[in-house]
Amino acid sequence: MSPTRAEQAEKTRKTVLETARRLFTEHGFDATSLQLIADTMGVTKANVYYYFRTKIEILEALLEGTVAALSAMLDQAEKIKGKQARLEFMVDGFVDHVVRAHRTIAPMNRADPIIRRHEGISHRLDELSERGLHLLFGDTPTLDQQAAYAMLSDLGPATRSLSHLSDDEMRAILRRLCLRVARV
Amino acid sequence: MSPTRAEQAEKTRKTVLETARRLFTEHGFDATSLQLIADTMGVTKANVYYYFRTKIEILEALLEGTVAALSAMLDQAEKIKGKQARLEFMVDGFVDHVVRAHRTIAPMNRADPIIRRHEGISHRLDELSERGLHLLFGDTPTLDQQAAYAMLSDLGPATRSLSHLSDDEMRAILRRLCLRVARV
DNA sequence: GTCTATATATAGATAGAC
DNA sequence: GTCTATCTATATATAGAC
Repeated sequence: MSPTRAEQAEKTRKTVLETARRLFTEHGFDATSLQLIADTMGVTKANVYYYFRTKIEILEALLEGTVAALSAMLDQAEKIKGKQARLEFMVDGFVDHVVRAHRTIAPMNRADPIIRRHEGISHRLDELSERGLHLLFGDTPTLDQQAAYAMLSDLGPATRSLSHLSDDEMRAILRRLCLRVARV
Repeated sequence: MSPTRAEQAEKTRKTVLETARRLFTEHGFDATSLQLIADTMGVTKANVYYYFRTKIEILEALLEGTVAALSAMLDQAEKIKGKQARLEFMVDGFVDHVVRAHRTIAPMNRADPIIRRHEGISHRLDELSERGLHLLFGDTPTLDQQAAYAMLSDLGPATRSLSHLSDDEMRAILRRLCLRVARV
């Protein structure tokens, strides 16, 4: 049974996203050409353009997924009423996100110029941040709490230093680190 | 008195570095063309090439300065024998670095692909990290200490969240945050 | 030391055949 | 749905005049 056209389309589209995700994270957005993406997955540039009209559309599609996942995590957190329980749940969420991101490699580095340059994406990430901050520290968080939250939600630096560990070891260490940061 | 050729050379060279520093941090290395650097400082591309043979040589020159400054800070720290005093000195050093970097804008983001791609620079930054880690936590730091150190030495995320504050306010908040992180 | 002009490569993106 | 061929813009970098 050869795949229908629709099936084939879905498959190729997915492959573009997976390949781009890997390459964007490895080389950065700007340094990743469509030629490289196409070559890596064994098709032509024109084929990639059949699925995404611009390069940035690929990035947007990828970030959509990331934002949705974190947003869902915050939805769950909102249902938890205990202060300490909610903190621990959110810490687990952030840790889990970064551990996954580090292996499967998701592009969501707030420091990346391409992200800062992109108004739409920047805006959505800021909203997400705001929401998480209030969920964790209430309506009027102190400056110390704001700084702590920024660290919690961007564990990239710490994660890089632990890249030789297993996922579980990484999680345990990051968790302790986060709880210390949040004790404010 | 018109400047001598040597004076003029020094001045132009400096301007290239300053301009590039600003633009690299704002747009990222890859997204900053030599044309943009030249236009911004009001000279031609060819003139910039007279001082730096490649674009990456400009980045190297900039990072040289950053590494030297942090290295000097660690030299000072080494002379301090008290554990707590040394910790506080180093925290002040990191905080000061990132506060300055945030205003005058120094390009030293370990997460930036261009930095990871560049073997020479990566190596020097790793050495610096190693040295600081041992200075702070002794010869055999635990994994928790390693993760804490990574956070201390990359305060970018927290700094971005405080960008609306004055330097002094920023310093005070980051300092408290760091001391909490280091209490391990 | 700075300029104009140019070489060369590669980027993002499109047209049209199969 | 995927390809070949091509357009257009811009990148890094160099040659040679002033």
